[in-house]
Amino acid sequence: METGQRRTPCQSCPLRALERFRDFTPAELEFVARFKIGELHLPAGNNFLIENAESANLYTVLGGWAFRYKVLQDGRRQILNFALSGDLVGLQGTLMGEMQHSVEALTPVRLCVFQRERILEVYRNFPSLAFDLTWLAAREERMLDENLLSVGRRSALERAAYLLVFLHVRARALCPGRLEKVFLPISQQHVADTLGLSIVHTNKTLRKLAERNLIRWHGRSCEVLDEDGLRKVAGWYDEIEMHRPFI
Amino acid sequence: METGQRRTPCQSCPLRALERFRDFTPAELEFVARFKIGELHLPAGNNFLIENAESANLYTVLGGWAFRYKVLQDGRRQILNFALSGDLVGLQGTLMGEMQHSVEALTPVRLCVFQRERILEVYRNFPSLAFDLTWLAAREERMLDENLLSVGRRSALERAAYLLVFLHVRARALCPGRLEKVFLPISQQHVADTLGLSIVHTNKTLRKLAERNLIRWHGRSCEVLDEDGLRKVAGWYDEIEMHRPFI
DNA sequence: CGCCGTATTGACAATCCTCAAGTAAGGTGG
DNA sequence: CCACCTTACTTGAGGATTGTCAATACGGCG
Repeated sequence: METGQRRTPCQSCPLRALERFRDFTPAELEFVARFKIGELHLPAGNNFLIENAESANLYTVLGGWAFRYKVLQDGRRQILNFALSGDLVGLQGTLMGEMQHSVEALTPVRLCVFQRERILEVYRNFPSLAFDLTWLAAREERMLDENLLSVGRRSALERAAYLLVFLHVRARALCPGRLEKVFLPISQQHVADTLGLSIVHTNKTLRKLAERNLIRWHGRSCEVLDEDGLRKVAGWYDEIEMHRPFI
Repeated sequence: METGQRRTPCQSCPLRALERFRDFTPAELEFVARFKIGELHLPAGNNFLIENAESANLYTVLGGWAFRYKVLQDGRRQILNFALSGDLVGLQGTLMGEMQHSVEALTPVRLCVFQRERILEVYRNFPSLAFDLTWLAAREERMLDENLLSVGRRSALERAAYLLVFLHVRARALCPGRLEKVFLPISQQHVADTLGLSIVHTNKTLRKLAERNLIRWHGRSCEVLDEDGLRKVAGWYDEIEMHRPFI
């Protein structure tokens, strides 16, 4: 685990360049730059937030992938959602004191670290950023709603297709320049734990998608060959996503 | 549908009397009283927020039960969560323009109506209330996390027991005075759609709980006879809930 | 009384899980 | 360079869970 001083000044934040993210005013930018107390570079597999622990900090993913999950006593694991660049992680713990889920780095990950104690300053001094915090929480809720619909009511095949489109859309939005293939850095075990399926049945389901030439699997990563085909299987209906905020 | 002028002044809000809710400062109270533009009394079954519609307003449940849900094209329905007194409904639509789920009154319901356009005033003028909005969003997320864990990884019996304890705890918290029985105003169809099970299998599962004298079913409502027994079946671990905010 | 919504039950089928064994790719030490 | 790990993906067989279909019971209500 490598912790360190600020590496990426907010003023030249690479995320800001992406069309997807909203612009900051100079004052907002300056505030956020002071709000950020450091940067954390972690290897894949690191659990940087742990259930039942007081969460010391709030993080924004600056690069890499992570996932939120919960486990039952006997080890059954449910992945709740994934966090990609620009996503906020640890807000629940920041607001309510104790984490009720864990977060693990899926790939090597770079995190902006914000101090928990200073969250109130955001509300007192920057209403627009406070609004963005609520917006991000509402967006997370929306993703969870959709995921719950999947796990509760979609068939295994629909579920798998839906998840892959979902992740593919989110991943593509972060690398707008290159039109080359996007690989999703997940194993079949991650898919299983996200969809609430066993690893064996997940494998057989993904196999069907591969046989239809919709995806291809390469060890710990998934290549999406035909997003539209997956959408059909998933019953995906598009939604417009506007410029999103981030902190 | 009965819509009307203000019936319950915020100053004498019945929820405020409950130990569970945090106190407002006089200034906050006055602001909220002006922020509330009316009150809506709706019969059971009324869908007062609808997926894909622009949501005109933001609501707080003042009395009664409602539930959030989504449906797939072919009619499969997933209930996402329930809303009881003090719960905020419609925030997603308020912040992001369009609802991506519907909300239906489960019992006759009384709603405080807040004007969507004025949400920014909260952020500009009352940081403490803005914080509460984020807090409520994070709380909803937390409940969804737990529900997703249930649907994804718990067995039918565990799931059912968990849901009933969850609802019983929430319902009991709202009527602290009376120690009499609390009835959950749901049908087995609601349970099925919450747990992602078929109605038949739900019935058989609930039957098992009834045979163990943990619950009793009365038409459209469920009586919890033995909460501790249910907790054991569910694998429930307690969490501390502090004084919660509400708007 | 008959109608309707809800709960209940049995029989059978589909989905999904577990167990078990195998393959393929990559890394490591000799 | 090869033997030998480890990790992850595959596949088949059999069993448990859950779904579908169909019929019945029961109570409230016009």
